[in-house]
Amino acid sequence: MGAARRSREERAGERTGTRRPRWRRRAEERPDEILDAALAEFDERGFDATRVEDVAARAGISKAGVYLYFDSKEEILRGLVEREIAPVARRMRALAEAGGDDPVATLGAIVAAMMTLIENPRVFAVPRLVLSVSGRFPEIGVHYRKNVVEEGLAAFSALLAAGIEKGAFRPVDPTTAARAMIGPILIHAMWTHVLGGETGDAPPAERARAHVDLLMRGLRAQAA
Amino acid sequence: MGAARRSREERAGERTGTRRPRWRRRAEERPDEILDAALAEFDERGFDATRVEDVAARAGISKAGVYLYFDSKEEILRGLVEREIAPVARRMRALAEAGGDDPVATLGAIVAAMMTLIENPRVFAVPRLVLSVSGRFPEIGVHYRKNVVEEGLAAFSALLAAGIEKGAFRPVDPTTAARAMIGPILIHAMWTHVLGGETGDAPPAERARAHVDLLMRGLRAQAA
Amino acid sequence: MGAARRSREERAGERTGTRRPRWRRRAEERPDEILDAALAEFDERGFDATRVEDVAARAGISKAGVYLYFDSKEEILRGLVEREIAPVARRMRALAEAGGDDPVATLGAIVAAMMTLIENPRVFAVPRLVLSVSGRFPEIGVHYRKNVVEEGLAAFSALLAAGIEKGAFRPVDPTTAARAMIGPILIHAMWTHVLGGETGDAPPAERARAHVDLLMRGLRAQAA
Amino acid sequence: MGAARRSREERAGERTGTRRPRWRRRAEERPDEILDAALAEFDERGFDATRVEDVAARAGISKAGVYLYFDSKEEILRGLVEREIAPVARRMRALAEAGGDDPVATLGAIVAAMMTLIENPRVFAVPRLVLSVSGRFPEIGVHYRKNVVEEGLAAFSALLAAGIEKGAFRPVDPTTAARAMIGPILIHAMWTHVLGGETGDAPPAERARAHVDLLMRGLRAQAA
DNA sequence: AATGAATGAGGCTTCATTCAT
DNA sequence: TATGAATGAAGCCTCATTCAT
Repeated sequence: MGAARRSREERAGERTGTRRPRWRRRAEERPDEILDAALAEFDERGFDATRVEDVAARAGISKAGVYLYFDSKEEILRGLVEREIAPVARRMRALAEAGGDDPVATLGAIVAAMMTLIENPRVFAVPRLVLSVSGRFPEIGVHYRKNVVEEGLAAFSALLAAGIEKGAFRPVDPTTAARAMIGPILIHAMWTHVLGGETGDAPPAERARAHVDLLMRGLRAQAA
Repeated sequence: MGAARRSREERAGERTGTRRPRWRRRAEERPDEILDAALAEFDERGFDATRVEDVAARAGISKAGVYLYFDSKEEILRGLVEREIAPVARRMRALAEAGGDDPVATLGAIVAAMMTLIENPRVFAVPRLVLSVSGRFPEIGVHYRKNVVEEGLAAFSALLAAGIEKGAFRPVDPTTAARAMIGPILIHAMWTHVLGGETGDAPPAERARAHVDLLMRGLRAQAA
Repeated sequence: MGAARRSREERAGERTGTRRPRWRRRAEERPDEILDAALAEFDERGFDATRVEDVAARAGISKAGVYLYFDSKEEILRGLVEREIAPVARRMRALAEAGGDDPVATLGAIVAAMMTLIENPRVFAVPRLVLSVSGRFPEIGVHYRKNVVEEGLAAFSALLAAGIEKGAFRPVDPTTAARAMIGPILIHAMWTHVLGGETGDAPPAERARAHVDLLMRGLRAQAA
Repeated sequence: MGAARRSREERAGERTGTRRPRWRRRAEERPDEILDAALAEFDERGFDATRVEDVAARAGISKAGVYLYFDSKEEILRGLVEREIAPVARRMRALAEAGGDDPVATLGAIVAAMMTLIENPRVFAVPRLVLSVSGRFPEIGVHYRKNVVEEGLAAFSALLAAGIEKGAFRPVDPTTAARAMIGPILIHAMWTHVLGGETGDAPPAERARAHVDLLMRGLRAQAA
């Protein structure tokens, strides 16, 4: 029905040109606004300790307003995870095909990108949230694993396999290698975002270089 | 509560020869039993979603009984983290001195031990719990970081530094290397315990070997 | 959507020449449609448990639309009772004058008619509703009593009094007799409509005959 | 578990004699106190319009206290109906065996008793409540029908059948006759309690006499 | 030491009603 | 006239915590 409504409005939009009443526009944006607010609040306080009212306030609407778009607090959580996971999953799947000519460079670039990306608290908030609620909502954990973690591992594995085939890497177990690449990145993110570690650390780019450097030595067909 | 406990201890002093009813014996074990119950419940449902009553029931006492030993639900959490962290921290500090003659073998042994240990859900429950509550109780996160994570990293670093000095390892950044060693272990633990990943994986010993093997190639002074 | 429909209606207006948009026609019917919907919903769930939205949906309009015709949910109830009571009250008053030549036959016919009529759930819905809300809106109960019950009793009493005067009935207390006539009818209606009694019973006509037969024996001046 | 608890307390009671702590006594009475309060409130305002808080206040405990004994507002309703119906059902079943030597007198006595009894608002409150909630909780209606109405009709029928066999009554249809006896009683009760009819009526005893008198004339084998 | 009973505070959710369009 | 959006005001229920015994 949401779909039906939207399409009706879209047709109306085409007819009259551009003008659409303000509140109708809001209605379309509301769910996203609510999810934005929810992500921020859940990240700050955790799912349980966050009151629907907190989310509503942050989204700039009334408590009851939230229930115009979501059936329950739990649905907000599910909707949020869903929304946040989708693009990441897509990116992960894209990664698998990204294997350019130079596997070493590609892997390095990816690791560096991830390290920088995950530095962003907003980005790390989702895995953090998923981790914290997966005990009570196991499907959420599974959903994340299937769509993000497994896809990510698969992408790395593919990249590694390609590199191995090209003779750029030694014939290592791709899964082991993938975990070796990603693990330290996550560790550092948790260190920073979760455990309050002061970043007396080197900047991400540099850390990435050191990390990749170390790994590559173990991976490359020809030890330097 | 403090008072109550003290009087128990005083009377315990009279132990020799005097009556000591059975339930008084229990009282000494109670706090630990409660913490055991709390760990299990917190791990299953998370701190917020666990009711004091759940903990009490699992500990085999009444809801009110819990308050004879802990002032609040939050105190249970703190007590639990405290209790669980202490021995781990001690072990971590011991690790730092463990550097035997063969750094390569030592490191490998440690990694294998960790990988096996963390397979145990009871062991992983604590970091999982800390992670999930650190948002609301930052000191807990900090406490864990300082006593476990930093100590652990320090131990690894020391081991690595020793190895480098002995010429067993290339002169890599110890912190980077330490993260490279530990990260994948945690990743796999989360995969298993948190995200419901089926362990179609190799057994920990084997995984540890592959992991260490890969890493060592990057670390050793002389590529095999 | 309002826009879309209006244009359709305007076109309809063009059809007949004079501009009386179709929706104005509808507007005249709306209150009745709403009351119809309300009666059905109130009967199913009761007044309190029925949401204005339920009524609106059943009437085929929006929630807000209801408020164009009624000031509040309570007004719907009052309007409904008013509307439903009026014709019944009229009929009851007409009854009082109906006393034909044969009081026995008249009374019998009336009882049979009531028994059949009240079989209709739609008909029984009103007294059922009145009963259920009279606790909170006593005036509604009083209104019903004065306009339906008392009028009905009066009509019966008049009929009986006429019969007595004509020597057709023994000189019984008219009120007692009236209650004796009506009571069993209502009992059976409740049995059927309210308490979910399966109608393994005889059909209304037959039941009416047995009922009247029994009563008449007690009423007639000359026992058969 | 309630049973277990009670028996433990009973045993304790036997041991020490009579003294039982006040609050423990209360705990046993609480459910009944709550149901009493609920009956009064439900009768005044109706089930939906009554807040759990109203019931709690009337029972002299806190809102939360109610939930120590009942799982939900709905459970209070069910518990109430259950409790109120049981003794009535028992009495109804007893009635069936009550047929003494003089069926005429017995029936008359019973009708008179019912008429007086139902005068009591507390007594009428239950059928009134059942009627008002049966739309939303059909099982409650059915429960009442099976245990009270059907049993009552059966009892009357048995009495009538016995009277017929003894030659005291004409061979009428027992169900019809039973309805003829009970219907007017209920009608009057509703008139009084529900519709706010002023009791300008004769006192119940007198009304009963008139009612029975009328009916008996229709029932007796020998018309006077 | 131990617990059954009790409650205040608070969170989630619903709904009659209003408003802008 | 008509409605989608929005909300204030409850109401139900839960739970950490206290108390009397």
